[in-house]
Amino acid sequence: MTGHHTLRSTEEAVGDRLGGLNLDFEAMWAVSNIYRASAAIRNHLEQTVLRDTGLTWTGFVVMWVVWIWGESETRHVAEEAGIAKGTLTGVLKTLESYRYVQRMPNPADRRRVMVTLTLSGERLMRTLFPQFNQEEAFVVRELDSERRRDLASSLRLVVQHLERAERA
Amino acid sequence: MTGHHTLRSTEEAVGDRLGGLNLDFEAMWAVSNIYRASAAIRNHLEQTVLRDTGLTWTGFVVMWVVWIWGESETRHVAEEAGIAKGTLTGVLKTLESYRYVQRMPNPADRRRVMVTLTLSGERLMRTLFPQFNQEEAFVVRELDSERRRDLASSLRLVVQHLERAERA
DNA sequence: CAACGAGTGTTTGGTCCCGAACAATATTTC
DNA sequence: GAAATATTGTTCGGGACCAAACACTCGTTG
Repeated sequence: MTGHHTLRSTEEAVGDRLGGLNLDFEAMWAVSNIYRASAAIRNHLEQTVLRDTGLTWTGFVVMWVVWIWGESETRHVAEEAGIAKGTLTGVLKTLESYRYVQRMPNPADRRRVMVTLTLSGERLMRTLFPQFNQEEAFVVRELDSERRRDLASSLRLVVQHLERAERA
Repeated sequence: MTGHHTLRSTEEAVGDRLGGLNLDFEAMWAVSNIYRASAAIRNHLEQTVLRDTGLTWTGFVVMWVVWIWGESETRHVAEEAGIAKGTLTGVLKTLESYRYVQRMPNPADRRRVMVTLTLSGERLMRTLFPQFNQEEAFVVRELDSERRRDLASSLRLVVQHLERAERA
């Protein structure tokens, strides 16, 4: 038992190390906790729901996007899933090998490629997504309804702010 | 201008597609916005601060951990950075090739390996981190002080809840 | 209608990333 | 103190990931 974690938290170590500097600590804790929470949640969902499906996190997200939006252009799927278009090509190759999605050329514009779920892909999402949502509920169990809504709305502000900044 | 984004948001599409199902939407929006915000922030920081340093996000996080904690065992660094120990081996190999970090065997226990920043690694963090913090402040600019603290504290609850669950 | 510019998805090269198998070392157990 | 067990970092295989280069297609402009 080394115990470094029980003795000193990261936030304490940061205070020791950076206490003298002129930094925006509120911003720092807000941002770093977003990242920590995101990693912890992803890890939790991978270990529980995705565990035995053979799907990776990104594979699931891509299928989720196609499921929600229906037949989609790859460009749209990549943006919605938050990955680069080159990455999507590889992910779709994997998902196609599982027969969960299908690529089809768009006859109206031969540059474009459409993506759809196969029947077994659709079936998978129908059984997987409720389990996924159940674990999402578990994740925020410690927050009451108001805190959940505040959390979502604060994060929406952050995302919108960054999207506006990116466009500029 | 395809405009699918201006016409229909993801949240609307989800409402259309999943409106009939018995799901915990509050949990869903809280969790999915954590993930979206995290990805947007990481992307923003990569594009601004890390842009011309040659450092990846993970490389930066690893150096940050070693900077904050001082000379550390790899096991500790991996956990703190939120990556697998096998991943850390590769990342350290990259950072060592840049001469930013250094590996040293622990004489007391020859299984263990200690990591330290080199002088140039230390110098890099001293100049990089204030810039990083400045962008963190930009990220949460739309939130007032109270919302920033609430955000951090809600996320801390989520992380702690998941850490407890993982141990069980 | 030819040439140019913009918009597609794919390929490529290098890194990240995990889980599992592994070799080396330390600790426990008898 | 020898054998069994546990711990630590590395290696390996396969997938994810991005930026940049690419090939192809469409729209526009002269």
